[in-house]
Amino acid sequence: MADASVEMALLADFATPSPDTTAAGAAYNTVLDRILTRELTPGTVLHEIRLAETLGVSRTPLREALRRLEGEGLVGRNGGRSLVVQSITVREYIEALHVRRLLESEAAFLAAEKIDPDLVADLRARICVMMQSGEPTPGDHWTLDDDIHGALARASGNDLLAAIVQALRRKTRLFNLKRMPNRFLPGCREHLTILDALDRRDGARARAAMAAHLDNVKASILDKLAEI
Amino acid sequence: MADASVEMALLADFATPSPDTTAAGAAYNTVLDRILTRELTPGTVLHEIRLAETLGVSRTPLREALRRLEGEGLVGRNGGRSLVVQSITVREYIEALHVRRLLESEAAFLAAEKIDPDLVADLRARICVMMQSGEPTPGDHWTLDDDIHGALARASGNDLLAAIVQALRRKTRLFNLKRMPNRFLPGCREHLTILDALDRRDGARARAAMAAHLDNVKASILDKLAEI
DNA sequence: CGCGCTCGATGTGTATACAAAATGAATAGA
DNA sequence: TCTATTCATTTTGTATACACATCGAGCGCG
Repeated sequence: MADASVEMALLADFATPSPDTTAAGAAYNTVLDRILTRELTPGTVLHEIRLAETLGVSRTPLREALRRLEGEGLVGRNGGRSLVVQSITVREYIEALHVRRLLESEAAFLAAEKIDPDLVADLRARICVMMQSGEPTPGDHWTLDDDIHGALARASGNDLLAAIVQALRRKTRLFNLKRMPNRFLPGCREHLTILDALDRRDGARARAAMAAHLDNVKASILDKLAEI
Repeated sequence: MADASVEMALLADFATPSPDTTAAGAAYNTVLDRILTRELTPGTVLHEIRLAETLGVSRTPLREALRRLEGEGLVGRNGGRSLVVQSITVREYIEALHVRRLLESEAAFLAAEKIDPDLVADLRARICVMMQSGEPTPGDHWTLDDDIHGALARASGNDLLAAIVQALRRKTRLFNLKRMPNRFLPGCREHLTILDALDRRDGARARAAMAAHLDNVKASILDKLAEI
């Protein structure tokens, strides 16, 4: 089964990336960023010496940064010795979607009576702009998606829930993007449906819409895999 | 809000504590154990030099162990400089219970059609033994509780869900035990109710029983706080 | 020609030494 | 007497040096 230590990291804060005033903090931020932007792809082995030279720090602070990332589950050990950027399997991805469905449905329900209408309007506007601009870059798409789900989770009022959702999204970001079916337009429509329910302060509908959204994501992933 | 990095750790594995063949691994295991057994209580400042001497290792491997624990959210920074054993507030505890209710209810539902009947019988027997032995030590109580909830979560078939539940339980273990109302006998009865439902392969009933159990825990905590 | 052994190179783990920053106390001034 | 400033001590952050393990290549032996 999955290790509890990495899950544990889900309980910490990473909204504030880290104070990059120290070499270790800077190394942490840089490596984290390179993992999330897929500059360092899953499976990549992380050579301490080379990485340290690249980042312009010595091995000591780099090692501390790597240990922290290890604690957070973004990097792991391959054969006990070498560190690699953690990869995520289809199974793990599906499991994450299952958990997210449980948590984010509840978040949508709770958010309905708390979320700031202006925030909803903002998000809706951004979705519309992106829909009219045609196919966005994966990075832009991801950012908007992240903002929508993040804002919703935070509006639940349960910080822990929001943090876990954020961590799950971060983790699943490692999933090979090429395997992702194109869900841009359907995703936008589903997001708008959720936002509509929130505007009406209709928690039950928001919950159902969120559940349906994540079910659709899961179904399209499974379809894509069935093709192959 | 809670940091995403610590939540991230929820996504890793800590079933295997760590290879203690290395000094850093041994230090990690020892410090983790001392935190969980409350030998190191929340709020305790962790002095690198003293701790290193105590553990018989140099500062370098100890620092790596501490960074990992930091990534996992069990230790945190106080004013930016000194490391402290992370404490957990009432609010965070309630939030964790809320999340656990969502996840463990589903786990109970899923476990109903998968869990090994022998395992259920085992757990039931252990509960009965403990009930007849009178008030157990907090340690024994916790171990049994952990085994029950852990077995259930694992039987869900969703490793990620199980790992998050384990991490949440680990984290909430830092909650001041003195504040915990005595829920030993009621807890046993509620656990037995859940196990009964599992034996009947009645997922819906198992889910409801788990939800009720966690609701009761939450209610008694709030009652206890209201007294004060 | 194939198998195994040894030796070298590469890389990780650990310790120590040094630098920088912060905390606290003590003293001088108001 | 209270406060502010300075200096010493303590503690953390970083770098370097060394020890050890591991992997691979080349060579010798069967």
